[in-house]
Amino acid sequence: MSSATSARDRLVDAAQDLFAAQGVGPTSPRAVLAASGVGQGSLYHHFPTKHDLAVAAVGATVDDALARAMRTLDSDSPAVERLVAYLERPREALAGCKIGRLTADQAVMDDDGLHDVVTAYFVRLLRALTQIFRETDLPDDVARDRAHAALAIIQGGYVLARATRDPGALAAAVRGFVGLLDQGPQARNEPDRPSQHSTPTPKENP
Amino acid sequence: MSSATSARDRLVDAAQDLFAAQGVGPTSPRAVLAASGVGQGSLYHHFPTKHDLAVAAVGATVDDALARAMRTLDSDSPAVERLVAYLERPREALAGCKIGRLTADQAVMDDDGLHDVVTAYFVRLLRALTQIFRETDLPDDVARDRAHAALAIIQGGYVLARATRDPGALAAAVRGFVGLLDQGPQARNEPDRPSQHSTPTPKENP
DNA sequence: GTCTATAACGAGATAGAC
DNA sequence: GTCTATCTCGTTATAGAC
Repeated sequence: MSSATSARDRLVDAAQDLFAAQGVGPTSPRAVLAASGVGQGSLYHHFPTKHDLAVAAVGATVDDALARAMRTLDSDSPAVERLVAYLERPREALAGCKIGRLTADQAVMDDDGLHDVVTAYFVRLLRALTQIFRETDLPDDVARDRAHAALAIIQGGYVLARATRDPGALAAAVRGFVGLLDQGPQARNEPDRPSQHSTPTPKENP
Repeated sequence: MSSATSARDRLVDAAQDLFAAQGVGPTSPRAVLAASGVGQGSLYHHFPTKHDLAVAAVGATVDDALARAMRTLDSDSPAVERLVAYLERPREALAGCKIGRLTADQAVMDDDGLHDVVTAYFVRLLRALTQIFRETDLPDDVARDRAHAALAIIQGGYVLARATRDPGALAAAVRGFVGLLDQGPQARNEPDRPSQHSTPTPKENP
């Protein structure tokens, strides 16, 4: 999906990049057009309105992100390891979550079709995380609360990183949360984990 | 500042409301004009550019929010109680954090003057939260990480609430986090705390 | 200081040729 | 299917009278 060939694919591809960089609202069809290199008419042939383009592009982004997240969350490691692996995945903190950021995008929140795509992303992640906490023998309601906390750490960490212009803020939030998990009833065995700010080589999404 | 009288104050007041509802980028000077009831020329007399208006309005919002937060964080209760009181403060989860949401607003991130105001808000909160964790005899770096985690819980909780259209998502994230704090070395004494989603009467900000 | 025009530009979308 | 040209409207901002 990165170097597509059809006009339609190039449009969706360009839209995904621009939406990730600036959000849906501030991205004009014209900008997508320019970035994709196709002509005016082609855009409106494939996507009669901006809404249609947005649903296609955000949908593709959600599918990608969800697939990657599930590879970590559904691995065959022990529950706690899967969880921590997910929390500590390298992320482009300063860019923000491509999907989480859309919750502040009024163009998205006001568009039911778009919002549903965003909702589905988080509902599926919460379900997977809740299941992981259940496997650690927590009652259902506690597992659900902790799943919310874990996902909030990631989304909030992105916000803090962007607010302070410090990519280490996301890493710090994750460390703070994982530290609390580790001190619990049955602690994980972990190699010594140096603290303090710094992020090595981030790459992707929640 | 709620029912101001001068044209300038009415403009700032209207801008704060609109920024909170839709963000800075999507809010036009014209909309502020209409909401405030003043004339075109008055706006541009007091605020030559949209940037000037935004700095004034966002600055006022940050000052308000910071003052309210500090009243909770600087009270004379024990450290952990202040922390939990802050985390559990009633919040309008579906509206999102008036300030945190701005980190997804490209108009804000691209404007250094505006961004600095947002940064200052989070830096001050992180400092206060770190101090609280220090008072619980944690090493400085751990205290700092937990402060990041605590603030991320709030900001991430807002994101989850908006994404799922469920105000209970923020409350759930807070419960999940506080539950981890409670299970720690020296647990808090607390009345029985029923779990499950539901938010009674929200009101304000982080 | 505050007002009513109005200029200059970009947004979203359409028309119609190829 | 893809293109260029064009329409309409809202945005940011300025001009200049009161």
